[in-house]
Amino acid sequence: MLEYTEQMAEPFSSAIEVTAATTTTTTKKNKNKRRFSDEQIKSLESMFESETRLEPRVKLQVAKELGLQPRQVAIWFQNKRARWKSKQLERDYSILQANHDNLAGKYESLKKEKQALVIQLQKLNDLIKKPKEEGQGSAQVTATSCKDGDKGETTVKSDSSMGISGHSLGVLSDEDSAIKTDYFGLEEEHYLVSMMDPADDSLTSPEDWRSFDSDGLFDQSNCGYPWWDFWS
DNA sequence: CTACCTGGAGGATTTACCTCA
DNA sequence: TTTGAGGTAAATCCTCCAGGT
Repeated sequence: MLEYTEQMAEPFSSAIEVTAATTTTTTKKNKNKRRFSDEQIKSLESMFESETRLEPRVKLQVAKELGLQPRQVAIWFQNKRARWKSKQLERDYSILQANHDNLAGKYESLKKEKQALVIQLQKLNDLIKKPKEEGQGSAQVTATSCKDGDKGETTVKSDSSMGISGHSLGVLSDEDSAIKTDYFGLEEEHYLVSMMDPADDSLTSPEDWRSFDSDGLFDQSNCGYPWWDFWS
């Protein structure tokens, strides 16, 4: 920012002279262009802070008070609005850039965290599977009925000997309980395994997740999927 | 020092568009 | 509906000045 010096002010005793020089001819239109005084700028700045546009009546009054032409005041406000706007854009850009960098950092750390959890999950799955394979042998027959998204009670059919016993009443027989335990044991395993699969590819590229509102990112209310399924 | 060059700041102009009487 | 005046934003011009070489 340039400072208005006495040296600059010296050749022109008043802004009115400047104006007169700038408006009389076209060839010399900018010959005597000089900056406004500190006082004039200060006054214009404070007016701009309270109101970015001037009513014609106020403009005339301000021009009179500052010894400027109303046209000069109007032009000063025009330039001020334009240049303020462009600086504001720069500020907004900086803020967005900082937010983006921050979000990208969070994304990367969550990605790593998820990766570590997946590995841990795989190890746990292996631990769960081993004892089953060793101890149960052919007991996995019922596992074939466990399809994606199926719920236990609707897929476990009772055989003819059971009739409409416990199922329709919502009461579990001992056999049912056994089946259910087995079933849910398997379902849990299935569930755990399913967590390994990417449920949604919509957020796998920065282009996609960048469009997301970061505030909603950690909202766990979208039930049904574990939150880490969004981060593959 | 002095001269020259260059980039930024800021006052002013031009142009296109909008609103309103 | 048309028209002219007045206002604005955006782009640009033009001058001045500080700082580097």
